[in-house]
Amino acid sequence: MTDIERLKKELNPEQYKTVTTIPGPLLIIAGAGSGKTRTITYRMAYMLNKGIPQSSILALTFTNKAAKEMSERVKKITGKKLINLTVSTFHAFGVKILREDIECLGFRTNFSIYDQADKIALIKNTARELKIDPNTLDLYSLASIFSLIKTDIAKWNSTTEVYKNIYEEYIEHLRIYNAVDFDDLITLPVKIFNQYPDILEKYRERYKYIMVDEFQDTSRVQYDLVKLLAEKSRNICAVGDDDQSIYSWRGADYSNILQFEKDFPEVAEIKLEQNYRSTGNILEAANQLISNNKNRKTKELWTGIESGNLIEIYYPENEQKESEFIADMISYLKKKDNIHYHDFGILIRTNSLAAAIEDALLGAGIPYKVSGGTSFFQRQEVKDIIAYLRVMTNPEDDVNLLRIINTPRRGMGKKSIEYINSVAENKKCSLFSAICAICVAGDSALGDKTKASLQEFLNLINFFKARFLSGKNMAKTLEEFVSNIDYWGFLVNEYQKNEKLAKWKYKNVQIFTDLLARWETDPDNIKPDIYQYLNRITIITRDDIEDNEDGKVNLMTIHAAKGLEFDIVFLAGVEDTIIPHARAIEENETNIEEERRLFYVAITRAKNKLYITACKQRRYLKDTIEPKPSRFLVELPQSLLKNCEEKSVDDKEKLMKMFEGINAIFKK
DNA sequence: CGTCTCCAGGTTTTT
DNA sequence: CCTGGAGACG
Repeated sequence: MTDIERLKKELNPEQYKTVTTIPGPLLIIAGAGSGKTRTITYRMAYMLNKGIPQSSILALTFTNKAAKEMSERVKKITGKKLINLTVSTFHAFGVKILREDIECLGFRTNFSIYDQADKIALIKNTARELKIDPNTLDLYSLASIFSLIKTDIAKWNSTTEVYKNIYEEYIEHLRIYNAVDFDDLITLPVKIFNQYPDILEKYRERYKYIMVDEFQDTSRVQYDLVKLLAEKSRNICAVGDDDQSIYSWRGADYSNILQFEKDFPEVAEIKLEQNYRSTGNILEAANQLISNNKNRKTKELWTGIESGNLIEIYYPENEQKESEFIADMISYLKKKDNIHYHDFGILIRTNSLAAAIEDALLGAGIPYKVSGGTSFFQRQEVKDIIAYLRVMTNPEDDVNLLRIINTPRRGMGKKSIEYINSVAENKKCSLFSAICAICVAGDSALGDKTKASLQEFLNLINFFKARFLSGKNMAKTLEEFVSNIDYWGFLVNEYQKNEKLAKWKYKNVQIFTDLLARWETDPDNIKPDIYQYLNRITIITRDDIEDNEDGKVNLMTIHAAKGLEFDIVFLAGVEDTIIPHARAIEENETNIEEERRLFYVAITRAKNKLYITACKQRRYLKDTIEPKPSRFLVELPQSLLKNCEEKSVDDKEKLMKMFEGINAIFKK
């Protein structure tokens, strides 16, 4: 059978067309469960088989997980080694460009990347320097204003204007610290491309075929980046679904789809509307729900799969009962239908809902994994260690230096730090240089003890710096380093009343070391160095490091579940104020459509069975609230729902369990 | 001057 | 519930 024949057999006509439409711009509107990933991986394989070199292909995805999955699938289909194929997230791609070409903007290639926490810390320090009391500022919203400004989504207005000087100072600090924030990972490459046509040309020559997945979630700047690259070759394939746009709060703008049609008028458009994932009932409910959104490209998903089960809705007393219900139901279904743990997905709107559910799963002895939440690399203990590495690789990095200057405690209090700061300001140099200067000059403003302590700190950094930069045995070096600073002793001391916590934190540090070891010995890793590693880990989330551990129930936010599917899905906390989220609506009434899309994404993750729970009572911070069931429940076709009283379920379940017990006895 | 202890306040989603 | 800041001790 020829390749073409095989493709025709394995794909539906639209998918086939998608795979084989190679030169020129292509827009694919791919509904939930329409075999999107499969189709685009086939498309890449098809390109490779046609003789397009790996190095000419750039595939941009939304998460590292998706990137990994995509390249693995392509590898499997083609059976080729994929050394030169670029499949990455926008941010990782941005890092790649900056590592190569950031110098033209006045940064050095050993730049640090600041995540949200670093960014907030920097804004705070900046405000302090400007003699503005950080306590009077909402740093969190300031951070988001800065993002909007930087990515050109918003302009300064009468309310935000007052922060302009902090913003400008913030930008200046980044430059001085040789650091970039997440937004820079996209905006700086665009800046380079606009200012240096020869560099742009280089990338255009390199990446002649571009694919963008989750196109509805690209931001304006991300689109600009892609457009700049693709304008000449015009071989660009964008795949998206406006109904699944759930990241507008992060600058995603699904009107990019319209813009794309304008910028590439010769575009071919294909709609993938057959759903291969969900039962008829689930799909119908999803279709019905999303039809309430006014702002969408019309599209009707259909499925050949039978109607299947009704969607079951439960109203537990409180979040504890809810969690127990989920745990019990999982145990029950696992036994009854022999469903694997990894075929269950528990989806939640906010991370805070995870705690109660984790408790119940733990109590029931159900193995689970949580994705999302604070990334492993954002945990303080891990960040501490990373901060040391950052300072060693980039001494200008004041934010990270401040993080470690007194961690573990070495007698550097507020006063000493203030003094170092003043020296740095006078000399117009980094804190690190200021410390060097103080030590060399034998500065008398500080006590001998403090000075000795600073000197020791410098020695420590310099000693290990050389070893890390050599790029050899980094994990081993790190292990030594951690024991050298006696981080364990530090933790024990910090958490005297909670030894368990200290142990857990230390464990994370060890895991971090192990990860480094694994990374540096990975044969696929051509040239491992500490810079690369540091860049990598700031733009990675926790799921990316956990291998696909099978045999575990998946607990995650709806956002994190995008692109995934589960046999059985539990949707917990389906209450007004949670989904739709009170804050989202508060912010802007029109956000309701995005909340609805979020709910839509959640529903369409389910293949066979969907359980929805809405608590009658819920603890929120200190008090107990009585939420109403989500308004979205009313939008679902009532004929597809089965409203279940929690009590009767409990009883039913107990009965079932009893039956099983009896059966088991008989079988013996 | 640094560290420890206690108390108030705060969380939507994430690269 | 956990973090971070302000005030008391050593």
